[in-house]
Amino acid sequence: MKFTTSFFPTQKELPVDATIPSHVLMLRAGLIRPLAAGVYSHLPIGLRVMQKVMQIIREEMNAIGGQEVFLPALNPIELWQETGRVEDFGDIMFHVKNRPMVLAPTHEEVICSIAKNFLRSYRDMPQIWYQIQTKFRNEPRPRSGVLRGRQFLMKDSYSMDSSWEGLDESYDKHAGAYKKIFSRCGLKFFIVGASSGAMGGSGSQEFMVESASGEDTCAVCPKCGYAANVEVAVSNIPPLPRTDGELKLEEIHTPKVRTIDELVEFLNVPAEKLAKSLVYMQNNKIPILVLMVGNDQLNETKLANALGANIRPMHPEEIVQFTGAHSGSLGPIGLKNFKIVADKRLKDANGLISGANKDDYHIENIDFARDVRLDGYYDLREVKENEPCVECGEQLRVVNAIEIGHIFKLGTKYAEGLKTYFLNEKGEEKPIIMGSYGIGVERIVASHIEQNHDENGIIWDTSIAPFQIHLIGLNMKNETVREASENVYQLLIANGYEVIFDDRDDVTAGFKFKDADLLGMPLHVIIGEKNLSDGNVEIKIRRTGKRSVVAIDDILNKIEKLLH
RNA sequence: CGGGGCGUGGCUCAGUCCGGUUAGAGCGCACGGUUCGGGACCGUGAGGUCGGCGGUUCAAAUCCGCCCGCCCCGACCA
Repeated sequence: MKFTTSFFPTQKELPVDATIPSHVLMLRAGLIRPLAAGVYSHLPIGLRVMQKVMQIIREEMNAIGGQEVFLPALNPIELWQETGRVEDFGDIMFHVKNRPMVLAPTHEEVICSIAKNFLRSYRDMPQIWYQIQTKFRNEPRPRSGVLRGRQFLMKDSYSMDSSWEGLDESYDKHAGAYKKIFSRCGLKFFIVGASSGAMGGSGSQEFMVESASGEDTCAVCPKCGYAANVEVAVSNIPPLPRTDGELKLEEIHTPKVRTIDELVEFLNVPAEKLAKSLVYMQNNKIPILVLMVGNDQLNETKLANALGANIRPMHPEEIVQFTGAHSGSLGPIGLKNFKIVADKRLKDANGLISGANKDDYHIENIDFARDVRLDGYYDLREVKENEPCVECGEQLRVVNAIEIGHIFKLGTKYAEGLKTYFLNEKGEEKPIIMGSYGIGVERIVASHIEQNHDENGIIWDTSIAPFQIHLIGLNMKNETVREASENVYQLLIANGYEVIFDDRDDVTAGFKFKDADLLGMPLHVIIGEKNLSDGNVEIKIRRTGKRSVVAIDDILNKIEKLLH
């Protein structure tokens, strides 16, 4: 496609509203335009990338027997009331004002409504149906460009099986397909076990791309491949040892000492001698004391999962009301009406110091086995960088990551809610066993840019590049250059290449080079007067910056080699 | 929803504190000319209800109130 007759709105100035690389580059390279918070238009180049990604997805989904469907985004709210997910989604779901309808944030309900009428027998299964469609979610805070939008393109597939073994098989097929899809899209990714959360079901895994711009945090082992979301990750950090001697509880005066670091300094003891106290409210009514070792960080998701409840940090007024002291002087000794839980590292430890529930006082020689009435030890701490891997002992890395895919074994939750039954071999009525498997299409594009860019712009992998070749005619007012460029353009497209041709005659060479680097096609073919006078053109590899001068007659050979 | 920031030509911003010619700059755009291998230059020109509504005032981009929108941090995130 030619620049002069196309819509390729690049911009050199930094967009003020974008902060992360992929967002900045998608705007500058003219892939997207914002319309409202979390809502983007996809312009020609951006759409081409999305289409490349979708094509890869389709090929791999079809390869595991998936069948593409196209489902309504507009759903009767009644359908969602049947599964109780109107409440589950709450404000996340968009509601239509002048009809009892909602905009679908996902499509389990619609799939079931179809399946219940047509999958009546075990002989009708297994089935895999997938869609690549816009989903709507009223995110409280859209952010990071296309990474968290209110309207986004998602590949969702749904497996329907008549047995649990069948579900395992469908799930494994998807896991395999996902690895191929993300690899083909040129992404470096890893897979983590995840909790199935409100989707319910028996198992789930997330496909993650490491990125400073990611919203998730994962612990990954560089040696054995252990990887887990910090919401579930564990490390091999040892529990606290018991020390000899039976020392009595003693109150110590600690004026104005509130933080663990201040205590370490004031008492001149290691942080591992301190039991940090955090206070939460469970379901808004039960006060919870959480004890952690020294400066171990509490992971609130782990706490919520351990308690099986909603939790929130206690407000300062509540802390005083329930404990009689302020944050910084709290501890397990003498605390009444609290549910007390502790991190596993504290199990049966002794010789510890914690707050006295009296401002400016702490208590020493606390023995968890002797002095503390505990409601349980749980894994509550967040894994930190460089802690030993549970699998192999290697130092763990803790990284931010973008979730690009998530696969769930749903089981029978939706089928039961929507009365989606079939008859098994014995003629018994059973709920269909489902799985659901999502991929964020925009997230693949943004992740790819996050992983593949430099200070000049995007560096596309050939597999999803909007064009393979960026052809530059340097001085298009020079008749020789114009003619040669046009000929090369025709030659390349005649040979099946996707070419973007900068045929503008009103910008300078430097301007074109900058645009080419920004747009990031894998190969740049540069046609200028000097090389042309020797019958040559220049080919630049965007990723390496490496240039070579080749004879015009040899272009096709050279390009073929460089692209594969 | 809490905290912070911002809203002035297509883009990036100045001007707002301390009200007062005809609201500016750079980039982009149009026309003419010179350039032509790393975001060229000269000249001419078009383009703005200063986010919206209301108020104060002789006078509002500027002060006050309400509202809307966008970005960032947090909460939230099947």
